[in-house]
Amino acid sequence: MSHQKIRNMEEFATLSGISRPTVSKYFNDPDSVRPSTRDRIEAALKEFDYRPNIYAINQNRRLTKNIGIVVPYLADPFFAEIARVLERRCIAAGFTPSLFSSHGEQGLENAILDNLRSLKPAGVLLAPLGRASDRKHIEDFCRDVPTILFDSNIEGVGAAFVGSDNFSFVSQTVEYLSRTGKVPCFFEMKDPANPNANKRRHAYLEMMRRLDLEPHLVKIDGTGWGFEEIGRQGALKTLRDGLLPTNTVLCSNDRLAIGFLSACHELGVSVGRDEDCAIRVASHDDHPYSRFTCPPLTTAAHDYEAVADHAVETLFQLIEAGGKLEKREETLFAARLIMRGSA
Amino acid sequence: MSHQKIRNMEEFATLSGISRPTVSKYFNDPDSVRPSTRDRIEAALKEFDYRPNIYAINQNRRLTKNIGIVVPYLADPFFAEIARVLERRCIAAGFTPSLFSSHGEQGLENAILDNLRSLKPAGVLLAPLGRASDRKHIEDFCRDVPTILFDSNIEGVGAAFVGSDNFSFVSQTVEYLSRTGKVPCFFEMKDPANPNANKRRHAYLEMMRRLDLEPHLVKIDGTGWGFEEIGRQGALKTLRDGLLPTNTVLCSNDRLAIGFLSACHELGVSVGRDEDCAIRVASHDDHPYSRFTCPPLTTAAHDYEAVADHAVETLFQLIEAGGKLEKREETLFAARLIMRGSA
DNA sequence: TATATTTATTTACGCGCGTTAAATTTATAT
DNA sequence: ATATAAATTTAACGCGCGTAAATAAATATA
Repeated sequence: MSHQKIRNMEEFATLSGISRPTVSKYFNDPDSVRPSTRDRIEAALKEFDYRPNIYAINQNRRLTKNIGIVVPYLADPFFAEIARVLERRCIAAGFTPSLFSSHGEQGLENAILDNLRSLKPAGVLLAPLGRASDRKHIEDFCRDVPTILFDSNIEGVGAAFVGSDNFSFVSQTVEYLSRTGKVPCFFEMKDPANPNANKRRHAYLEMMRRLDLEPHLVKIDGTGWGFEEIGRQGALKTLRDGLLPTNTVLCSNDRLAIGFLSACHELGVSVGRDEDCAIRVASHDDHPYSRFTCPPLTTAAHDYEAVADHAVETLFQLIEAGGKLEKREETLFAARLIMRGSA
Repeated sequence: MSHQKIRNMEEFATLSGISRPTVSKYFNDPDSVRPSTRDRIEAALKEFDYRPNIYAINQNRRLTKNIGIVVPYLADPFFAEIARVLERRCIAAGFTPSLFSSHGEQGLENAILDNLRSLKPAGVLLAPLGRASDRKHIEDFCRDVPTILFDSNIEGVGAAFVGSDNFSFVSQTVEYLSRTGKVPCFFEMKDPANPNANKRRHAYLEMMRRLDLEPHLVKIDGTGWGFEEIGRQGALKTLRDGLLPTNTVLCSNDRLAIGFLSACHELGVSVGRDEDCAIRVASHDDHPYSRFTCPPLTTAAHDYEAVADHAVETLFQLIEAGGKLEKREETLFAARLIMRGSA
């Protein structure tokens, strides 16, 4: 490998003995040039280590190879995990993903979208904040940039939505809990930021109706994204004041449940499905840590891979279709019940 | 706000009644133009919503306003948290941070650095994989791009290193544990990927020597970044085989400890500092979840803010100094002992 | 071998902005 | 009012590459 510095494509083209437009063509699609010239270019590449200037490329291409991935809160392992899978899929397809976290703030979400606009991405995978989102701002963005929504749906916004089927989650946990023990109450935040939370509450109520059981909602205070602490505080209050209507608690999500379990331990309340345990706790999401709580958390698992795959696939279709899909489809994936020690 | 589409700076300059070079100057530094012209430009900005093309800007600037942030594993809340703080600092300073995760893979770390090169970043904040890193590749990168290493040090690589003082972590936990109970053994992975792990082991041995106590290392199998599961498996084996030399366990890091606690629960081993508990478990990092384990984890906390602040500050100095610092400094921040229920 | 077809080269322009030098205007000081 | 400094305008070039049209060369087909 010669360590000669190469300034631009012109220089590289000269050194490889090929004209610049042909070299340019090669970088856009190596298969678009004759095998013999491809070989010559690649031989030169090995020798001179040249890489086209990204900015010059993107300035002139109407469409970049960038893909934006936006999640509401990256410090939440759930989003970190799904972002990880999305990134890999994009890279495998030859795109360059850029990952952004809104950190739970509307202002940042808007700023990220503004920034993303000028990155001229081929497409964007957006998990909005939810209730805290600036709907109009996101609508405007989606009009200009091909965008697939995931995790949190915003009705009518974006070219498609890919997420999990909240009813599938809740119906399985409710069915399991009520079949194997006392009636579950539903433990949730009073003002959930995430629309999935509302869907889960409705699913709980609907399931209880179908099973002809009396529903109980336990709504706790708290705002922001510190769900574990919110769950813990809520559980402390609920348990201390004896507000729990039954011995079975179904948490809206695993992070609340983690806090709930912490509170139980603090108060000496035994959790589990054994006879001698005081209460059972189950939840939803299969958060990466739910397997390591004490006791391990019974939960309904997302099909991470399926959601990620389908979101990316849909985005690629959208890109190939030039930014418009015939119809805005909403795809929901079913949950898988995971039975562990907590319920 | 007029919804007229503006193609370029020329057009915007005409509309605002200012010449293009002056407008260009404004965008590079609003304070570099006369207040009256600044007002006119900003009035036009409100009306026409124009934003300069990032790619055209970056193509022509020798130095971009980009900053790369690379962490080894973003699904680890520890890195997610520190990345969050770093991002905010960069944004506040007028830079555009791009976040990348190596996902624990050398290949990806290298690929990220290659990509970063063509982004022409003003500087990079890099937390390397550690042992799994391709030292030469990182060295090459650091020669071309102003880079500050954080979290994991690689001797002599990068313009500076900012991290936590492992001796401070371990000395505090060891001192506390041995003062309040039995001698702690040190629970760690056999082949830790992270250099901090080695430093912690040495610190443990050194502290035990100073206190004139007999050290015990418990080394467990496992590779990869699934530390909780590794810790759990290791703990199961250790506990079942009765290999624990004392009733006090000091884990190398919180994620291992989370797995350890999970194993204890599984085996019915009570954990805590009370008389009637079978063992005590302490650890290092103050992982975001360590407060919610059962029992809550006694640990030594990173000064996240200080590390992040100093890393960013050093990077800015480096950038202003034109990419070279007089001397490669290594700055370490002390830990803060956090006593909770587990020990 | 002659013709058709594919692929490469040459030439030239455009993208949107940074930047500079010289000319000009405007603001500040005397 | 005048001199001086500061800011702006004009004009022009360059950055590195995409892309298009015309031409030339290589390959395939008859």
